[in-house]
Amino acid sequence: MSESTPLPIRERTRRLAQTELTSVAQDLFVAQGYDGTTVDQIAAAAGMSKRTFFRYFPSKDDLVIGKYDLFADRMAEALDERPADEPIWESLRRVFDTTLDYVQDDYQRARNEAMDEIVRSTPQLYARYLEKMQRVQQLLIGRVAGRLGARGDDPSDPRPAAIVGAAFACMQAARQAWFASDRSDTFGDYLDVAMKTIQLSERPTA
Amino acid sequence: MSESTPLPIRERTRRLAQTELTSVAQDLFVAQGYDGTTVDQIAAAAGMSKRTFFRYFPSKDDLVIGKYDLFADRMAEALDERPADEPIWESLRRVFDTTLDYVQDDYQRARNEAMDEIVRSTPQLYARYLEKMQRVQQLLIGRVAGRLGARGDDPSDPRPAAIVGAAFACMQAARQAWFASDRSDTFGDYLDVAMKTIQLSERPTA
DNA sequence: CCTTTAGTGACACCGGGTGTCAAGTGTGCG
DNA sequence: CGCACACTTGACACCCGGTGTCACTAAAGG
Repeated sequence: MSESTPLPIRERTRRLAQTELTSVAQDLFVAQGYDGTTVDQIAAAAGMSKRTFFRYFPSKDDLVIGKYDLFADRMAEALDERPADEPIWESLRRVFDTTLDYVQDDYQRARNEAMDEIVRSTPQLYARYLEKMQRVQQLLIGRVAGRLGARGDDPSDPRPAAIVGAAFACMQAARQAWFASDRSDTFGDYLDVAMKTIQLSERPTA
Repeated sequence: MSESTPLPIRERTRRLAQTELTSVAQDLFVAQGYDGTTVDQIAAAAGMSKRTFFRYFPSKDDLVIGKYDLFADRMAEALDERPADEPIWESLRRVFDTTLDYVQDDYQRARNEAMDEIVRSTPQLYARYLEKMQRVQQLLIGRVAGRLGARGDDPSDPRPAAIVGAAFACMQAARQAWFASDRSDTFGDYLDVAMKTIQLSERPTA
């Protein structure tokens, strides 16, 4: 019983070290750019060796885009919580609201936007970001397939992937448009516009 | 006039060297995997040094995914050739037919499929593939925006990106489904199914 | 107090990628 | 013919991201 927190004790310091590294790295990235910053510099700035850095992050990339892994589970949960009889397109729109909370988080919003800018302007990171999003989609595709009826879980049915992919395309489009806008409208507004330009066909029922 | 081919002379040997490298590399990749094959091995197998390899390809990745650059221009041209009054969704569907010709190309089809498999199974390459596709989409988005009327070229209008992104999502979905299928239907059939599940809203005309 | 165990740093190493330089291979021109 | 020039190549050294190894330290636990 005395060992009610056998893992947290070590795990918590681990998290602290990770956030510390992330914080230090962000400053260096905005000052020197992503490619212009070496792992040695980040590690040194955090008072540790390169080798130790790689014990906290599997790669330099993961320090930046690792946080997107949380999205996957959060979105999957959010989708599960939608009523089963709700139109899929509407459910997906609501799932994206989960993202908005993250954007809304204000005391770190400037920092997050700076990191997003780095991801967008660094091809290598952007590529990995897209791949992560693709993985998130995979999680949702399975659930959407379940709602599509009997043929749903057939991997050779392209419809679930098409629907989820289209929804993410709308999110991506809204994201890009919102960044290019004067921010007088909310991201949610852009998301609505984007997703309203697309409709799902009446299900062939067959 | 006698110098009617001043650049081709060198450029042609360059192309030859590139295709030779690509061919050799493909064999090594299928035998040892992508990560298990070093640039030194590829270069040696083609009878050159590592340094020379990087004069023909900017990176190891580009040897594999470089060919996708051709897609961008081909698709853009294909879209330009569609009648201006054709529904955009239909135009995009026809543009994807351009891809089919490539798949149809038979005397190298097995080889191409093997490379596609490598791209799909190597996260690093898959990420770069997605990024390339994103760039292709950018080319098409501009053109689609032009067709959408006055607000079309406004970068803060998410609709063009949403439409193009959705179309590519369908292509991706069809691709994945077709690979998982028994190939009794054509890829075009899957593309039709995927794209028919999605409709564009009536333009708000505003 | 002593043993075990996790975390760490130092070091060597690998592979992708680049800069540099010197040697080779033409190609044109005097 | 021979020289000069541009271009290509190979060899070498180097940087950086990432990994395996090992010895050290410090805390947990008997």
